[in-house]
Amino acid sequence: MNYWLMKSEPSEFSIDDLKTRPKQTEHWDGVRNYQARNFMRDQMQKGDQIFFYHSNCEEPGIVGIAEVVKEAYPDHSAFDPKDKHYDPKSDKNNPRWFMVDVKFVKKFRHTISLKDIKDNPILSEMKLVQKGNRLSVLPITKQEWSTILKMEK
DNA sequence: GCCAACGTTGGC
DNA sequence: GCCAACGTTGGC
Repeated sequence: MNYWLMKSEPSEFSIDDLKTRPKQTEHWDGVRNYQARNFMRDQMQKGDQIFFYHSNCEEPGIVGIAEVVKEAYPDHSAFDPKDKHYDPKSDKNNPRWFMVDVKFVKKFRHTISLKDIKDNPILSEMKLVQKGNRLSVLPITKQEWSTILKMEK
């Protein structure tokens, strides 16, 4: 089992949106970065645990947990000219972009803010806090996972 | 809204 | 293959 962090702008799609979806499940479309895609396509497995991160908002940070319920399959939003994430270079016969389905697990009682994470010396190696990392999908180590879980308590 | 730190594109 | 121009991300 692997651990991940996935970013979303709450004004676009928040953890509350995930919670209120049918079956509390939604496909994670719109990833248009090769490195992030590769993580989803090549490494994500059913049952993997995900930190749900709110970016570009008042208090950026981890707001809860989700879980991979369906492994990578072609991101159909890339084929739709009307879609915000349309990519004319993605061919249905040779899709460029992939997505997974994620399911709501829990929402934290309070956000573990980016500041909290930066202030914790144990987490200084996290990809999230390293300079210039803008990846929207990134791996989390088991140690980082459990450290952050303890911070919620 | 600003802007640093990227990633991508495309001319050459 | 180089690199300037451009677009995006995301904290602040």
